Amino acid sequence: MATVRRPGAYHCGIDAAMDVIGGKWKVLILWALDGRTCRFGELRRLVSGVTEKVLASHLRELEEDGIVHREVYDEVPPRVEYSLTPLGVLLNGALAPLGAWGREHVIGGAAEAPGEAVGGHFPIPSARPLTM
Amino acid sequence: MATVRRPGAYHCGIDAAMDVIGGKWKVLILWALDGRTCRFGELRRLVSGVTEKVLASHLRELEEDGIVHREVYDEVPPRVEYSLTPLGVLLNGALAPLGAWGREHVIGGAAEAPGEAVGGHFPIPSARPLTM
DNA sequence: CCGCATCCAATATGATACTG
DNA sequence: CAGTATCATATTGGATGCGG
Repeated sequence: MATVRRPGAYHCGIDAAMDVIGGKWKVLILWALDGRTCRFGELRRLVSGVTEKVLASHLRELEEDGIVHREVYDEVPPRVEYSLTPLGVLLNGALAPLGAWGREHVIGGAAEAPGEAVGGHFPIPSARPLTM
Repeated sequence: MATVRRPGAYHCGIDAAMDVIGGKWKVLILWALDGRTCRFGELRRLVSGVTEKVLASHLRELEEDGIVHREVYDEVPPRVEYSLTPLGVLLNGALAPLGAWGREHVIGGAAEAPGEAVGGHFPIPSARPLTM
């Protein structure tokens, strides 16, 4: 899912959307950024398990796809803040039904592993309920 | 995205759903099966570009995940028909907003009227490959 | 007709160390 | 702090041929 926007490469809208959110951690990044602004290290902690390299790579792709805004402050020490663009907010909204489906029919119907609570894993206080 | 239901592997519902639809051709398969029953060769023609191996593999995974129903007729020559399960229909419906997003914001085509076909990503051209 | 088996190429991700 | 560079590994997907 290198960089997206390959004109004519898509068979339908979902195909195109899948290319944007296809990275292993991208939906989690979107979720983490929903309604908040994050610095790099902050994001890294929120999206637990992702490495610096992959997080940076995914963020760059999301930025190129117009989903994420990257604001660089010329300070010492350096500060960079990530946030969703309006397009990213729309995408997040479009993902909500899919998330509800997954929560109800995949997670809800499957046995859960010990110690890895599904619902509470993500330590992100949701500002607004995303109907998930 | 081998077979799903990997206990403890999901951070949220979307993460789980992504595991189900993560294959390169899976959403196109879902699209092709939306509201119709297909034989293997038929599907192969509809999802143009997919190889037999990958199509069979994806179908097996979708079947294991309860998305696709596989009906085998003990005939000669063999006949197998694929269709969506009720769960697959729900998934297809949950994918619709994402498809609309992709169509509108990635592909950049004309905006679609809201409330299109239930469970459809896109109108299905009958008897024609899914390439646009 | 409907697949599976094998081998191989491409890509995505992970670990670790290093830099402005 | 916010990344890059490099190497290693894991996962997919594609090509081709065989089998029930």
